[in-house]
Amino acid sequence: MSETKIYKPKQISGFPEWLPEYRAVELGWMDKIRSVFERYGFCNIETPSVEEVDALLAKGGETEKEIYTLTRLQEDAHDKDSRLALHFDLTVPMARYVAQRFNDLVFPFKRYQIQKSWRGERPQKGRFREFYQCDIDVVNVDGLPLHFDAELPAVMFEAYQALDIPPVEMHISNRKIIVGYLQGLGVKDIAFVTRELDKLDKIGVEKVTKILTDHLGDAALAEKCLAVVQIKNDFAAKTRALGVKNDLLEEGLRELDFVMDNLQHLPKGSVIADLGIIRGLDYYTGTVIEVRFKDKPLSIGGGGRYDNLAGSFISQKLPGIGVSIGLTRLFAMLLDEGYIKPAAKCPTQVLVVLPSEERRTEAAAAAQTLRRRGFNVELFHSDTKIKKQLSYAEKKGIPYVWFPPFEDGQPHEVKNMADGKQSAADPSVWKI
RNA sequence: GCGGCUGUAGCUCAGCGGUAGAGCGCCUGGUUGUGGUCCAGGAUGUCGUGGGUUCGAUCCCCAUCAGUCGCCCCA
Repeated sequence: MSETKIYKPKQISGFPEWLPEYRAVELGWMDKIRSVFERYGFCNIETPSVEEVDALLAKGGETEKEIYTLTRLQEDAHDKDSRLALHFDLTVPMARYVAQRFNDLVFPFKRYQIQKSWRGERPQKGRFREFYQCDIDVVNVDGLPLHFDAELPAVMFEAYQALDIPPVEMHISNRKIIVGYLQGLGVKDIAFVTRELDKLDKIGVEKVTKILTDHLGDAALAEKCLAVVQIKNDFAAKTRALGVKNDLLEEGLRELDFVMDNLQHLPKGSVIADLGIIRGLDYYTGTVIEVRFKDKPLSIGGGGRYDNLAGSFISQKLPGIGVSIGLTRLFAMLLDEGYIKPAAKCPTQVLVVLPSEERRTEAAAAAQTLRRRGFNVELFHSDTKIKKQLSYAEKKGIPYVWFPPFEDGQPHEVKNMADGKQSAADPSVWKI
């Protein structure tokens, strides 16, 4: 045997992977989320991991530096421009998909996508470079009823409720409110101001006040900016009381009011009008949503309305609204806190013991009989001590161990690992 | 991209200028066809990598890589 160089495996930061007993939980979550999405009539699509760089950048913005591009290890001359890149969210691929298949789709187009996205960030707690997102979006031609702005958060909320997680709360606002308000105040650099205001929950009132005062050179104006984003319930009256007159602002208030009205059926306290919700993505133009655990500022999901996301791909006006569950962040956070109880290490329900080499045929036949009857069954293939075979079942958490006859004329027996009881059983009729 | 901290067995970590240890896990045994507990025994490390100081470095210095927390940025 030649001496092989061992490559010591390293954990790659930001690219999470789980043990089987936790992956099983994650898979279960996806199934539940998916079934809620389908209950509201969303169809599924899957788009490639990669898009053309130009497509990803079509909306512009600062996302460029986070995009992973694709190159071959052995790059030849004409690959140099590396035109393919991993998508960093599912919204842009969907926009491209809709524009491209415009004639084949039925509108309003309601789709869900559960796929990974990639972002070349510095990984930190709750931030990954590869992660699952569960997106639902509705896209329509020309106009999209405001009712969807209430339905999508409701669907998303139901999906969270289907999971065994601590209660979440949805914070909802409308971009038109903050933008209209700032316009009404005569603030020029709205993008900068909204970005700073968005940090309120993370860095606190004082820091934001200081940043804005420095930037605007007007403490009173900074105060006014901060006043609106701290408004939560009874938002319309409180906002109007600030005395800013602006049409866009009024429209935003009316829309948010409508959305909140249509979410009344959700549990009290789970939906909060919160004018501090702004969201970083600049394509949002109306309703914006963010989901959090109570008392934790980190977002575990969000979304919003966009007037014309596909505009860079097609000369049709395609407004839409979409929300996304940050599955990996959500899962990793709860895993880290020890909240997630591991599932079984394998799906096996019955381990069929191999008594001896001579009995292999019978053991295999018993396993096959049980499988045909719908059980998840594995056969122990090595002719080793029963002690070892049982220990294997124990370690893997397999609930039943099947003993084919050790001698001619003996019955089959099955052992319940939980209580240790063992009794004769027939593989063609036995039930758990 | 910038700054702080960290890098020793599969995992969590201790240790010391004279080439390493614990707990957990793993393997074997406690006889003949039966797990989880207990008992006894055992294996395992280029002490992240490269260079330097030194008679000698895992321990000191430098560099580098990786991890981690924070900044920037952001779903």
